[in-house]
Amino acid sequence: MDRRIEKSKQAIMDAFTKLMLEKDFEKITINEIAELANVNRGTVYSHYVDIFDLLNQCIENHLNKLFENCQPRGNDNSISGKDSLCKTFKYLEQNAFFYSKMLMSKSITAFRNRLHALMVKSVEEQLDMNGINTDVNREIMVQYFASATIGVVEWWITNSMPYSSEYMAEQLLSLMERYQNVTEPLTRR
Amino acid sequence: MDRRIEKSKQAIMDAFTKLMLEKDFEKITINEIAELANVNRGTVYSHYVDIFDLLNQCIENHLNKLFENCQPRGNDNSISGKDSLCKTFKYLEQNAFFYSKMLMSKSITAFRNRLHALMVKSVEEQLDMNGINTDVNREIMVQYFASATIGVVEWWITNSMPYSSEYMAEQLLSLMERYQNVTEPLTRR
DNA sequence: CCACATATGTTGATTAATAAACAAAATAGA
DNA sequence: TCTATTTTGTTTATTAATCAACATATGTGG
Repeated sequence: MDRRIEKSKQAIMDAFTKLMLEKDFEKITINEIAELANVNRGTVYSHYVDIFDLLNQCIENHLNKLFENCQPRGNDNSISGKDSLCKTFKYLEQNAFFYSKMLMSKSITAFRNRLHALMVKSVEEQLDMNGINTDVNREIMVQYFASATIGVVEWWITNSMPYSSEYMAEQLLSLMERYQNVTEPLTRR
Repeated sequence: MDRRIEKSKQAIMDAFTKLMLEKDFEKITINEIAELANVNRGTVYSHYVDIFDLLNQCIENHLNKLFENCQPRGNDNSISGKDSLCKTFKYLEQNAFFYSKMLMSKSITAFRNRLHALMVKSVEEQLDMNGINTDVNREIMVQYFASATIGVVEWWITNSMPYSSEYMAEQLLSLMERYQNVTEPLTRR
């Protein structure tokens, strides 16, 4: 692919993310973004239809990074569910500024929605019903686990991460193991 | 000016400077530069005729920054010769890696030559002969001061800056004041 | 409410950057 | 020394980015 496209999109995304961290989304203008990205305004429009498209792609990029980051590395299963979960919380910790902004913003519902959707999908893929009391509806259980996990993460982030990432990983794993089924709720297959 | 040109040239210069710091000049290839700058090889050739041209423009940029940095700020003469000189040594300190590479390189004579030429020009502009014993040839005196100053700076840089920048500024100023004429040898008018 | 500024989205002509291919020169490496 | 590989410098067609100029929309302060 033409490297100009990658460079321009990267510059625009970086500028947008930077602005997101220092002011409210509603106050951000395309002009500002183009200026900070050192790119012609028209270039922004050639890659994104409008600022909402930009926001959505920004969310998508960050969430992709989040879920990629949670994949147990290597095919040899060398990294356990615990380590994987620990890495996830560490990643969240490092990007806490961004995620808390996203979670606390009143105008941005797209982030929460997308996060929830991805979490549901992930849990759906991971949830093993073997040995589970069969009078529990799987669909409902998926929603249950997804919301539970997001709730913990959201609380942790928006409350300035009162516990260490290791401790959080332990606690969440312990909660999940009570059902002995979902060991890597944040990972995809 | 078209911002694409500025961006490309900057990326190429940055890549080149970076490579200069980690390997010998003779080992640096245009391919490497283009790759590190994330720019097409042809783009390098559209701005620089060859790697020597690139080197010369690199030297020119750095020396311009050096001499710019030494200008007494503001029209109100708020910064004295001493402060100005002190700033100069601080700047050299911060960029010591680059300057020592340039001064120690056996293959690069262009840097020393250019530095010397700029220094001579600067001293020529600054040297006030009033009160100087008139049997001293001004031309020779310029050469004398220029070489003296460069010698001190070169020794300081190549010997890993054994004294603080403040101390060096004091010492050099003290040496210059013995002639009570050259107070800002590194500045241009 | 109105004037004025700023932001949005679109257009068209122009230019710089790109990829790909090439021959020639330089540089290992065996 | 001969061979293979890399680097150099140039060319060509293509494409993305640029600037400038629009009309329209959205605020904002007086």
